[in-house]
Amino acid sequence: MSNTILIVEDEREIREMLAFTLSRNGFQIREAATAEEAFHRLNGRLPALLIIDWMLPGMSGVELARRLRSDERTASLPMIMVTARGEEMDKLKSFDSGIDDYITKPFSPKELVARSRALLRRTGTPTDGILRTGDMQLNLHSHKLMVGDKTLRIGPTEFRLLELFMRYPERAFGRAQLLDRVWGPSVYVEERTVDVHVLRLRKILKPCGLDGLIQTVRGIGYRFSVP
Amino acid sequence: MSNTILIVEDEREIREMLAFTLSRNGFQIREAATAEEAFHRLNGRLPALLIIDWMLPGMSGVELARRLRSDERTASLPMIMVTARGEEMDKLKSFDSGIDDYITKPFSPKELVARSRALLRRTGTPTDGILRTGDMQLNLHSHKLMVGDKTLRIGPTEFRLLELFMRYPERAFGRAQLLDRVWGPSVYVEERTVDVHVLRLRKILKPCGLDGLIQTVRGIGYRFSVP
DNA sequence: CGCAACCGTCACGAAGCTGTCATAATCGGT
DNA sequence: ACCGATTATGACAGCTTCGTGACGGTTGCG
Repeated sequence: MSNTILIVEDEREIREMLAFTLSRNGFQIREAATAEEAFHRLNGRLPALLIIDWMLPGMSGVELARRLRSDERTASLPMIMVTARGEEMDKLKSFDSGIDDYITKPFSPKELVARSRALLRRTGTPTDGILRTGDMQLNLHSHKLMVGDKTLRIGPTEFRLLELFMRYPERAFGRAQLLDRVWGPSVYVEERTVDVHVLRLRKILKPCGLDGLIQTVRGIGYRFSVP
Repeated sequence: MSNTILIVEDEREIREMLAFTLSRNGFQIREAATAEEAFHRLNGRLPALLIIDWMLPGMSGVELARRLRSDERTASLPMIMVTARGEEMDKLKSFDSGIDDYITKPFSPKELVARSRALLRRTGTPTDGILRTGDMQLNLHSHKLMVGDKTLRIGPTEFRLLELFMRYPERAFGRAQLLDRVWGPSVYVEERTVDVHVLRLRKILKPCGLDGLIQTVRGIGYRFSVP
């Protein structure tokens, strides 16, 4: 999830070029050749960004994008559409004024990386892989939680939970949403399990006086809020 | 729901285009191919807006709109009618079916989004998920009530009550209406219960001098009114 | 194997919320 | 000013939701 990019592209050569360029620039890469495969890849942890080819065999890139948008879980994923020529881009633009970004083949690696970074920055994902709040830092790359210069022990689940919270501060999440986005869909556990992990996360932050960042929203769930 | 749009359109292509465009612009989408399906989709949580095609197989869009208007629960739902040509639009206008806005095919995505946003703003649904009155903010996303920079404690029921009030300022609600829209249909509680929750809401707002926003309409119920 | 870390579930008590009632206060009309 | 109707308010018991410690199970590693 941290700086993972999912590339949806049927032509192997282009896909590998994209993967190569982006992984050289510090991104984790996942790949899919078709829209169906993309759905499959999105079942577990969500990537930070999608790069989708406009022309795909079977379900088109546009249709894929639309379906992802209409599912609450993937609705806010940033997407970059890759088109073959300028004319297609015009078509796309007229199709929808709100697409996140476009890039036309052929494009330079530099442009690709720049657009990816820009889009991630625009949508609130840190490009350096570190989520910050006050003097707390959650390093997505090294999987470390630091407050000031102290490193705090944190388990995998609490890490992902905190990651989601810090990614969307001030937003109230229901328990079902948290289960879906932290545990992944198609994982059945009791909703109250969320409570226990929130408790554990609070315990981790307590010694630094940083519990209270995670607030209970009665009847709803929890919220990460900076005071 | 805060920014859900229900699209009622029989032609799959057009429906998907509408869905794609709107979802790209941050709206949640629900779809129906017929008027009957639309009724079914409206059983649970109500969307913030309906987009209805004028030509539908079976019950026409106009008839659908008329029926929704005559049901108290759906009477105040904003609706946009999609028509094929200008002449039909004239016919529609003279029809006076209570439609809030019209859009004629072919239309640009930009126009669609603009009209949707405008209508939602006009009918009191915030597009950014924040209801504002003076320096009071009700953030639907974070489930927070703020006055100035102070966060006020507010329970679930009072939250929903205030949400309804702020959505329709200057409108007097009867106790039965409030019960229906805040507590939900098919929930039986004493009408006097409304009084108690209005009292509790006023108590929350009192420290900020903002009680008095909720006024008693003797013999009717209550009204949210900005002075 | 033994150990440590982590996970999910449960039970119990605390805290918060809800609906109802009794009573006081207020209003509108006479 | 009086009266009946309507609303405000405080109290309260019951219910729901949440916090928390404990426990058994699993995994991975030495």
